[in-house]
Formats: sequence, C-alpha cells, structure tokens
Amino acid sequence: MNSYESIFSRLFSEYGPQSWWPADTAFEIMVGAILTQNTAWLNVERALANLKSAQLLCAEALLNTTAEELAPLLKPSGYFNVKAQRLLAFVEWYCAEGQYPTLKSIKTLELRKRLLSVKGVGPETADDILLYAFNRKVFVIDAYTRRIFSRLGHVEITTSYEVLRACFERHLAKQDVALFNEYHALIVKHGKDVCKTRPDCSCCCLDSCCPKQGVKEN
DNA sequence: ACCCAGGGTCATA
DNA sequence: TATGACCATGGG
Repeated sequence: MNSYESIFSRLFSEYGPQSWWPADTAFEIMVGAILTQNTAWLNVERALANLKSAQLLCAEALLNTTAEELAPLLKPSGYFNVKAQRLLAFVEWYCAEGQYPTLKSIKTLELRKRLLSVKGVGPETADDILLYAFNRKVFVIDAYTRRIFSRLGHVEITTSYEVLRACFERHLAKQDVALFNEYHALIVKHGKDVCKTRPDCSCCCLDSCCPKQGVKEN
C-alpha cells in the first residue's frame, strides 16, 4: 500500500463514509459545483435554497432567466454577478447539448473537453461534475489536496492541476469511481474540520499535514 | 480588524 | 508560462 492509499485509509477510519455529493439531483450537483468556486459550502446552500424556492433549480427554468434576476438569489454565495453569468453560460451549453440523457453517453475525455469549453467551468468544476454528477472516474484536485500533500512532502505546492490529478489517478490501485468519490470528500472533510481548528496538528490523523505555526507557505 | 472558503478569467510581462 | 487583480459574501 503506497502513501496515497494509506492516507485514504487513515482518513476513512477517522471520518467514515461521506456519501457525497449532497444534492437531490444531478443538475443540482452541477449548479452547486459552480456556486462553490472559492466559496464556503454553507453559503452555497443558502443560494441553492433561494433557487429552489424560486423554482429555478432545473435547466428549463434557468434557461428563461436573466443574470439580473439571478444575481440577487446568488448573493449569499458571493461573486454573485460573476456566478449568475457562469450559471447561464453553463445552462445554455447544457440544454444545447441535450441535457443529461445525451451527455451521459459521451466518453469521459470528450465530455471533460466540452465542459472545459464553457466559460466559468475550469478543471476542478469540470471534474466535480464528471465525478459526482456523471459518476466518471476522475480525481478532483482542490486547494486542500494540494496543501495537504505538499505539507506531507509528496508533491510541490506549485504542482499543476493536471499533473497532480494524474499523480492520484496513477497511485491508486483500485481504479474505482466510489473510491475517487470518497477520497476527495474525505480530503475536504479533513481540511474543514481539522486543519483549521487544530493548527498544531497534534491530534491530526495524518500527522503534521498542517502548517507549522509561524511558518508561511505561499 | 483580519483571513479564508469545496476557483476561474483576464490583462500583463 | 507565470504571476497579479478581480470577483464578494459570511464564519471564525
């Protein structure tokens, strides 16, 4: 068992199954993936609740919306003007592609390429959507992942998204969607619950994955 | 008052 | 290719 695998098993025994992504529908996952860009999930939930109350959490309804009426509903999740436009750009693409029934039969690599062509969808958002809405075997890299694994000495902090993703996908023997799903969720759980509240890392299940006090790491 | 969050785009060098 | 500015709210 290599270090990538042992870190997973330590996280899993510490926190247990996370059952991601928290959402009622695949479309809600995609909307959430855009709204959570550089934003705390609690604030995303408020924006999603606003959309749900306005009956706007489906593609057909969103398509008949403007950025002007969308922005106020997205306010709690921050960057509301930007995200209103990103959401519209995504929904226009999504409907033009024939929505889920058509998209689900496209090969993963091709689907990823098309997602990345949408303005406002970058590598992490695309991979969130691929893994959690389409159940594709891609490993999602986020800021927590890069920080934790560079602190543990496995990668440089400057390692690019694609290189880091390839690194994870290569080091996991069990090439399994459920594993990739759980691993990313556990990393986020660990990042939220431990690395912030216990900066000395003294009770951290990963041993010094947190910054030493007083030491900066850009 | 400060730092950061489940990023991405665009302009500059 | 690689930084920097910008987007903006809410919690700790």
